[in-house]
Amino acid sequence: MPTPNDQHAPGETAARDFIREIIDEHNRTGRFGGRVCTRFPPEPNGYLHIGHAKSICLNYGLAAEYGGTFNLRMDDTNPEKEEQEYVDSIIADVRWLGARWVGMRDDDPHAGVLWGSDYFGQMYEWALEAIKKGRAYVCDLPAEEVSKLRGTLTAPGRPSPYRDRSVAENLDLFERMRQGEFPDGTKTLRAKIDMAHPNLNMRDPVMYRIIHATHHNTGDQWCVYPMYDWAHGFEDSIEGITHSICTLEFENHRPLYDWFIDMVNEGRTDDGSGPWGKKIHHPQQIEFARLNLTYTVMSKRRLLSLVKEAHVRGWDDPRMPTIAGLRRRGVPPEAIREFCRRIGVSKVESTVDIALLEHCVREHLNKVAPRVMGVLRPLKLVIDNYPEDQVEWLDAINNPEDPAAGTRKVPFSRVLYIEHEDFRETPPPKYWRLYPGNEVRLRYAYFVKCTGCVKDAAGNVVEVHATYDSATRGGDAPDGRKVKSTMHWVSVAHALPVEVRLYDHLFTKPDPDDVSDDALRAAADAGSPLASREASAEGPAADWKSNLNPHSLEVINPAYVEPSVLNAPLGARYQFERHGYFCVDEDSDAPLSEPGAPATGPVTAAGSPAGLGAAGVGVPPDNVASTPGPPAVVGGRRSLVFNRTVTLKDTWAKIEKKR
RNA sequence: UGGGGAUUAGUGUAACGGUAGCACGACUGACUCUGGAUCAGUUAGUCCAGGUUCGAAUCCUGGAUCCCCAGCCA
Repeated sequence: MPTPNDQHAPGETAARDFIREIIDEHNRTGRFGGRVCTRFPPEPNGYLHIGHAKSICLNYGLAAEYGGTFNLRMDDTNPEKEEQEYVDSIIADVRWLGARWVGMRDDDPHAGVLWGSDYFGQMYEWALEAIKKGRAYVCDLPAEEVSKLRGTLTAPGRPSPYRDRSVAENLDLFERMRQGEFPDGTKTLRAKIDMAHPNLNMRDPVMYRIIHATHHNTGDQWCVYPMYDWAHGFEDSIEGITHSICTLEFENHRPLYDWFIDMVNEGRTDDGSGPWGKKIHHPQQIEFARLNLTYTVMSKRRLLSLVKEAHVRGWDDPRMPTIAGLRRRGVPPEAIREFCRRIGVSKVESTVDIALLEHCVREHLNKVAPRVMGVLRPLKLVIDNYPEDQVEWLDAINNPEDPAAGTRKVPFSRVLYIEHEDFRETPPPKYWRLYPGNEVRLRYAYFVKCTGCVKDAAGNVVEVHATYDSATRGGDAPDGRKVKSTMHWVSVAHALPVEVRLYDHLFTKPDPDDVSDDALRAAADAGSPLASREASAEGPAADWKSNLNPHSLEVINPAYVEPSVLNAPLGARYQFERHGYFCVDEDSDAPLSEPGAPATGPVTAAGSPAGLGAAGVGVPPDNVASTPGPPAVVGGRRSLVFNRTVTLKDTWAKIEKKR
């Protein structure tokens, strides 16, 4: 999605995918007079996920590239499934992603949002017209009977006994349906097309059903509600959408989409002369393949059940592929946009490796996230020859990728926390970190040489000892000697205890539907070698939850972070050096003192590189000399929670894993 | 012969009758005050069988496999 913040040169915003080729062709032939108007039409019955992000980036991106317009429209034709909570989350998510819809304003989140339900009146008029043209009829058949008469994939259907009612009777009945005279399910308005059509969607599809329910937008104004097929094309038509882009499963619906609009246009003229008036706009529906991602599920139904059955903590759980979940996890909108740009658009059903998303997240955060030192699994390191009460505030670089990010001070003292895995009493080959006799660098501080360790009764290492070389202050040896390893650390006396939440894939398998192991076992139990897919009523789909990763969330409390993050705003993103990217979760207390910083709510505008403002806050300036006693920063108390967005690449972990 | 759609390295995506390329992943190596980042390199592909052509991923014929459709959901 091109925005002023993106760094793509004009023209290389996206590849020439098949949709852009179609649009180019339309522009060549003048089909829409050079206009490009797109829309994103979610049904407010769930939270948006990264698959929707693909669609949003596509639709908004096309409008932006071709100098067209982009609408955000709630496709709210079913009052029984739709809720205000979903409406609000959808609007917030689209905004956060960075799409700008027609009529969007910053002071009113709902400004410019369109509603399919606002067109119900016009659609009703067209339904009347369909009846008058002999193209629609009121059918009294209950749902099961309609289903029976529809036929099968290979056998034609049979006509409803009500198919040949007179226009007058149909008009009367439909009006009485609207008046609320009939209970739910007793009557429908159906299109009169072809009960033997090879495309099942064309076998007299239902246009309206009776639902006595309060609609979130229209209240109790209606008790007949249009079906998707009847409504969607008209919503597009009314808004002047040129390219109605949807997913592959709607390909079978395109003939109906076109049929309904052509039906209305039957008898109409370009100049409006004649009994029916002027022709209505006919958009082009184009279908593309929805996004699938490894190690996760994407359907609304499944996401809903994860929430309802409490496998996750909510729609915005950082393990969810929802936009809200990704945002809370710390994924920046720029990364999502870049991801959507890279995966492209095609008609091939595919599953994208989640590693690509993670790559895009790292790529962006590497450029903008301030660095900080944090110890997740602490081990005490005592520098025996360092003065007991001495504290030095050392200079640390905020972001080596961005010199403008400046530096900060970090406190160094005699007793530190280092990472437990950064010490080994007996090092394996290629291990360059701390072990007895080995010298390493403490980042921005000193070279230290390990002298030994202390163990508890069970033989666990509980404390490591070392001596430092005072000539290496800042991290460079004047004699030019090298060390193989640089380690992060935190001063025990100054460390900020925080909660850290480590996330892993939600599922243990790339394809959560892959229950082959279980199926084989079940087959063996049943004594049948072929009992796999049919083993359960729903097939493998019923068992996908058996692949949930029991270790998808690991909570560390406390972990210890350098004091500079004390006043980090909610949502601020950091790199914990050598660990990964982390962001301040909204479960944290508000910052102790925030000079106009956004105190609550999700990270605000797209791309605001949250976080840097916090660096340095609470650190005594120029206090480089020894300062006995606790520094000022420890005076404040704040409960901080960090989410790990994504790990850094870790080649050592790879080496270890291979052993 | 129900209809519709799709098949290019492990994954995603280009090439539109003329050298099968890019990205991610994996693997080497260089460099490094993050075993990060960066840089260099390696790996590996046109679903199958015929045909047309000087030349086919691309055109033709036949086949295979996968996905979607029998909601008064969208």
